[in-house]
Amino acid sequence: MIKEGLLGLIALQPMHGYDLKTALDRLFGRTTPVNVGQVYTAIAKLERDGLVRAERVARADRSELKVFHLTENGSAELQRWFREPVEKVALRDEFFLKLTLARRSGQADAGQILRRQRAAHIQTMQELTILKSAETEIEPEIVLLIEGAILHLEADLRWLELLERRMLGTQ
Amino acid sequence: MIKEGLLGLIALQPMHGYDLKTALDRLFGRTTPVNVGQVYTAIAKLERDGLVRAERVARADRSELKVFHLTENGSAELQRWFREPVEKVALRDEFFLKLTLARRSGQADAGQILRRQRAAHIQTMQELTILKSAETEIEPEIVLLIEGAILHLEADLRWLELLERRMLGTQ
DNA sequence: ACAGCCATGTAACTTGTTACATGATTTT
DNA sequence: AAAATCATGTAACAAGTTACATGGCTGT
Repeated sequence: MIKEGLLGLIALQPMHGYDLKTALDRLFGRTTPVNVGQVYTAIAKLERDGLVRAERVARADRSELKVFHLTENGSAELQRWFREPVEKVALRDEFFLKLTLARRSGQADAGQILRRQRAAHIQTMQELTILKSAETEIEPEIVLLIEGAILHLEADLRWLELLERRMLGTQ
Repeated sequence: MIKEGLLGLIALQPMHGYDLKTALDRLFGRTTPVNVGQVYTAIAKLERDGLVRAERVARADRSELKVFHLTENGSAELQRWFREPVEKVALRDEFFLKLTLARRSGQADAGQILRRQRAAHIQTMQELTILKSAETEIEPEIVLLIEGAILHLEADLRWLELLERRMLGTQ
């Protein structure tokens, strides 16, 4: 995901590594900043794969910046990424695994695990709601990101209810 | 997640690597089987960290099995995993990134990206619904896993509507 | 005889994480 | 003078993917 983000940012405008890091963080509302190192390693891979090319640009003081721009292949790869939908349905859920194993092993109280998960979700939702109204801190677009997270948490809460009724109800 | 699953399975009963692989696959309904190799490397790490211990067990034919059982530390680690809720809110969504970059760069039609994602989700939901009714293929518990995935997809569809109205509506 | 499962791994690679190193410039 | 930011990285590690290697046993 980082690599594609970098490609997209470079498509907006050629940039150097540090710029890319801050731009990417801004895109995500600076709530979960990327490690700088990861940006440099990701760009290195993009360069290795011929998707971006570096240009050394001199600055006023005689230092240099490595400014990256897209190659043809990079542009094509970005287009491919834009075209294909995001795939995220893995039928391998950690909470389901935890609940099932707790129930079968009897090593932990499945009901308690479920209630703790619900409490954690509710708290996260409250934190997100607070973050959402901190309008001075975040750009307006980030509100949409937060609302997405809230919608997903709500869905997970509904699922927890289902699990409670159908997995723990008839015990 | 694999490591914790293995710990939990070993807590049910000491098992060897191949057994663990098939048991883990059964837990997830054999829809997304784990690669065997990953199971062996994961167990190797659990053993290295002193969470499981191997015991060589002779079989009828003079071959041997490596049967793993939990150590004290392994049991404690499993308890810790049972206790702590699953954390999964990263405010870094790939679709949001894609849509934002498409819109800003003008290199792709954001509306089309959104419609494609919606279509993909709807198709996945249909596939999941079919899978859910294939009762001979799957264990009843797996239905819950599938319904969870459907709930999450529904939430994502609602979010897509939000994005359409609020990010693309006023263009 | 051959396919397929049982059983245990190794190798190469991708993505992501945290922490550290180094030096210049800018702000407080 | 010290702290923060700009700028470019390296190292070590974790988790997961796909593919391959090797050998025995089992069912058709």
